[in-house]
Amino acid sequence: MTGVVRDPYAYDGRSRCRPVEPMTSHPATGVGRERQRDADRTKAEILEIATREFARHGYTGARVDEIAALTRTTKRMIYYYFGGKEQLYTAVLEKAYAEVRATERALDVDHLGPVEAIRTLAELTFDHHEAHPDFIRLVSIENIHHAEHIRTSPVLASLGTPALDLITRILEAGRESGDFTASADATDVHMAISSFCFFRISNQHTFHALFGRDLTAAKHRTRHRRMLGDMIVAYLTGT
Amino acid sequence: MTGVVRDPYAYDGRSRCRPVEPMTSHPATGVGRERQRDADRTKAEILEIATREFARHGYTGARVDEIAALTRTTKRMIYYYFGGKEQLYTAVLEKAYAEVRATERALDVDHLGPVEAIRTLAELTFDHHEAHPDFIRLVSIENIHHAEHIRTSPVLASLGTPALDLITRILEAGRESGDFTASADATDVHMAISSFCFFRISNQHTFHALFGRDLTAAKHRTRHRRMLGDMIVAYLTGT
DNA sequence: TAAATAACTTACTAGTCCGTACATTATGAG
DNA sequence: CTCATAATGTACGGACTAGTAAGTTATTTA
Repeated sequence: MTGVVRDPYAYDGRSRCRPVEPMTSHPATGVGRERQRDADRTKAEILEIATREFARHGYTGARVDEIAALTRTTKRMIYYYFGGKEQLYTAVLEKAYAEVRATERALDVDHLGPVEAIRTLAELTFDHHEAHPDFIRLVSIENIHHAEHIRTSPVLASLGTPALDLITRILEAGRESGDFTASADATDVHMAISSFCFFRISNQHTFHALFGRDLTAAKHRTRHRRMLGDMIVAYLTGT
Repeated sequence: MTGVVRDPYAYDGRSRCRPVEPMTSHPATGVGRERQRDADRTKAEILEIATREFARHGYTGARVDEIAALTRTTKRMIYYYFGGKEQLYTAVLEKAYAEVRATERALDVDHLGPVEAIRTLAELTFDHHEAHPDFIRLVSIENIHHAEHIRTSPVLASLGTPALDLITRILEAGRESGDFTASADATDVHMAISSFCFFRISNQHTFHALFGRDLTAAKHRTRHRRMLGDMIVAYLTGT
């Protein structure tokens, strides 16, 4: 008799949560011993390790066995919860993007004038890329695969684009105030900012190998952060 | 008795050329029949197919068997000429970079004033990225692997940086003429230009999936090309 | 407490993939 | 023409890798 009754290979994207109790005390002892079996903890741990491994080695390069070995659980659980390597990878992407979007939603530059607002947004985008190199690697990897996992994920389709919406509002305000001369498109500006922020992380290794400059070094980071703001503002305020 | 006497797995990076005779006529017939055995043609064909396969699938994702199947020769020859998957990949990178540098060396903007010179350079860089998506994918892939193959390649270390040298000269001229106010660093400007050009190709798939915009569409390409020039010039001429 | 089921483990398999041993043939030199 | 050797083909092995079958234990629910 098999112990698993519901479809054991289905990952439905929803969390099978009990009421949140991250450190359940053991029913017998009553003291703060962790539950030996905890679906949420196990799933979270798999996702965390998988994120690192996929970011490090790419989709094909990452090994299911290795991911399993790095968790406190076994490979079988990956298939139990996620269904397979590909679905695990998709789940990793979904989680990573969800976190990014959440950060973007927290952006608040409403109290600033358009020029300072766009500069601040650019700098925060800069900082955010700096702080999440694994995410950037995942995006690079996903592009190698023609974004096929992102394209087919309903979760990712419904995340919205907080940063883009914010830029749209800033540009409108700038045009009304007369600060921004150019009739710049919000998506274009977003792309320009993203390019700069993304490249210095994503291409740091080839850049260093070819030009001998470590783009992540503090002195360059500070200068580039200002440079990005200067460049975007110069472009929008026109000449 | 083995037919191979010299080290069969060594790829020395030099070409084992006979005097160039791309279409040797058959000694017997005299008509333009290709030589059945042609080391240079075989090597070139392997490199060409390998470039495509590595660009498409990444280093780990590319299959030696598949590369061999797509050529008119066999897997054995890949090992005969290149030594292994990794050396083949390095050879692919070396060839791709050599071609890029050659294009860069052909850049000529000496007849232009600084402002038009930097704009033209930016636009040509833009066009060049547009024309070589496989190269861009290879660079992305190499960054996933921390540029370990580029770092250890003596060939790539000695290629120089024609584009960067050119920017250095343009910036000097611009400062002397007074057109460029900012004391911008040449490497920074190169990075800014590269970022923009690289990103719209490398990240086109995730960008399209998330923002619904095809960055390679003609109408956007034309606008972005101008936008890049505008942005760099605005930055350098200051506000 | 007992039954039901969710959570987890072990051991295995079928297929893939890089690399190689060995055999063979075309080609150019003398 | 003949011989040395560069160039190529065939067939296979051994390690790896995604995925699975079958069984066990903890936890919850009634």
